[in-house]
Amino acid sequence: MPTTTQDSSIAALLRDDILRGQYRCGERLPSERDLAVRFGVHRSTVREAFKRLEQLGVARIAPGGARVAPLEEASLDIVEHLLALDDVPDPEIVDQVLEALSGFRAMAARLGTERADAGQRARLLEILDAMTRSGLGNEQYSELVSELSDRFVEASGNMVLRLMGHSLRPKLAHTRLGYGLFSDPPSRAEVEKHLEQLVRAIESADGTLASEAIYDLSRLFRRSLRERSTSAERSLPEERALPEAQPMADVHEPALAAARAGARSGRSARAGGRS
Amino acid sequence: MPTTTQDSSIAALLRDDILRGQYRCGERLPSERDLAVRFGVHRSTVREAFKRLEQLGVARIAPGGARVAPLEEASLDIVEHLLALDDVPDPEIVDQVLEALSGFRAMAARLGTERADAGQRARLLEILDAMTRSGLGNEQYSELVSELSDRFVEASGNMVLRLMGHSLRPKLAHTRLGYGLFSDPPSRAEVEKHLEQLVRAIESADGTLASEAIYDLSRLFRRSLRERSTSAERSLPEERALPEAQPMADVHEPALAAARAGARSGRSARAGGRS
DNA sequence: CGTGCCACCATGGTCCGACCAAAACCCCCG
DNA sequence: CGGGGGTTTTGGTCGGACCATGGTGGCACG
Repeated sequence: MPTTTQDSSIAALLRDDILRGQYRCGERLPSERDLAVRFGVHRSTVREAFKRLEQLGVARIAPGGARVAPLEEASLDIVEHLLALDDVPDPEIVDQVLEALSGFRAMAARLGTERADAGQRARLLEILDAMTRSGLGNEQYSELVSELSDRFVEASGNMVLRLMGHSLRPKLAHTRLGYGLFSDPPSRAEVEKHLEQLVRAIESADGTLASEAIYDLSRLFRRSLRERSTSAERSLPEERALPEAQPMADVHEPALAAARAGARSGRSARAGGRS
Repeated sequence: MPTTTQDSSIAALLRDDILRGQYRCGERLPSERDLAVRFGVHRSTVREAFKRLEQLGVARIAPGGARVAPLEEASLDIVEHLLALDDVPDPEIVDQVLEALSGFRAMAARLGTERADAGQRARLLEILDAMTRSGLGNEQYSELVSELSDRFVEASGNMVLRLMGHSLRPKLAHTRLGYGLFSDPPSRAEVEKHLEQLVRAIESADGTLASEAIYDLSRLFRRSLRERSTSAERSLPEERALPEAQPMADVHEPALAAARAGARSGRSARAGGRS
């Protein structure tokens, strides 16, 4: 049992506050001394929490006061905490994570397919074979997808992929919205089409083909999931085809809103490129 | 001038030691008290450094002693420090980063292309136009590639991509081996072929095509770079087509070796899957 | 009344020393 | 040779203290 220390609890609290948008970017957060009395701990404890926040990239601490850092400086690691912010995570965030996950897996599939040795290839095909077996629950199915993804990463031999992977991969399992909970799974025929494509890709070491297969496959499930969550959470029938036209009349979470706005438009702020 | 604090210096020192493989995974690193006297600072300063290391995912600190964490727990953020470990970074690492970067950019291109609005599309084409201009140094060229990549990320509207991006993107600029220093750049014709493909992809909002174009383009440069660095640093003529057959008779850096081995084979260690 | 300078205060960075609980270690006993 | 219990070490936290710096308000001057 990993007894959670006070400093990490405090760090988690502050981190979530920041991610939730309690403090706007650039805003000063309370002084170490203030927080120390507020939390009833010694200042050095708060201090350690601050160091974590800084390393996470969500805060910048400097004489004069610690300030909330812009999202550009945050670590990829914040993704998991974004998902864990609320009991039922923001569907928008979930969707973005799934989208990135699809892309990541496509990348892994490409590199893994190109590099896999015979044994790895066999293992990959084995998993794919298991996936085509009928009677698989969504749970086991997504388990296999994860497994497959891991094997691709492994076969790619690329450590950077590995690192990206475990900042992304398991984080959805925590949430109620992880893979495996859609009421309207994609059609079996469609899935199998992509699976077959993937088999061919692996057998011929065609990275591009594998990449496409995985991406399309992921997209199928992602779409099911999105439809489910959006219909459950709210009711926006439009297919988000026009991102910037979206009302964005959201609930709370200014940080996320800012993140989206930043990721979406962003350019207007710093229009003139360099050079 | 960001005056670097003692705790961050110490954290950096320890981090580099760990990444360099001075301590094997799981090994205990010196106690806070030891390090305090060794560095001539107070224990609490070392302590803050430790918190950073833990947040970075390179160390796990617990009563009884802090231990080096397995690579699986490390943050993507260590990549930049891996590149900065030596004056001339390990070509293997550089190659892996470039490879991941290619994949990432391909992903960004796909999502960005699919989602870009008219303005973003115009901006993308603008950059591509600049890239086809003759007389560009490799420096400016890679600058444009970066810019293009950023715009894709922006157009994708995906915050996760954004986060991944700035853990990956600028880190090569520090090194002597960044894009732009190859003596044998890819042929102009080949490059332009992909650029044209990319233009078509953007105009038709074809994510897959864009992804391919970017990936192939990146690969061109990556190959030139790899050839250059390998010929300069050492002499291994083989094209690394057989990863596991590679002698791996490297110099030092057990951590990286472990990373590679882990990412490459890995499976044998934990053979039996779950479920 | 407006403006610029300066002292003051809050803040982070670091240090000292101390206590506790748990893990690690070691030696002695069976 | 193995196991058990006590000792040592280690991290977690605390209280307080000093310093340099940056922010801020007030005071004197124009």
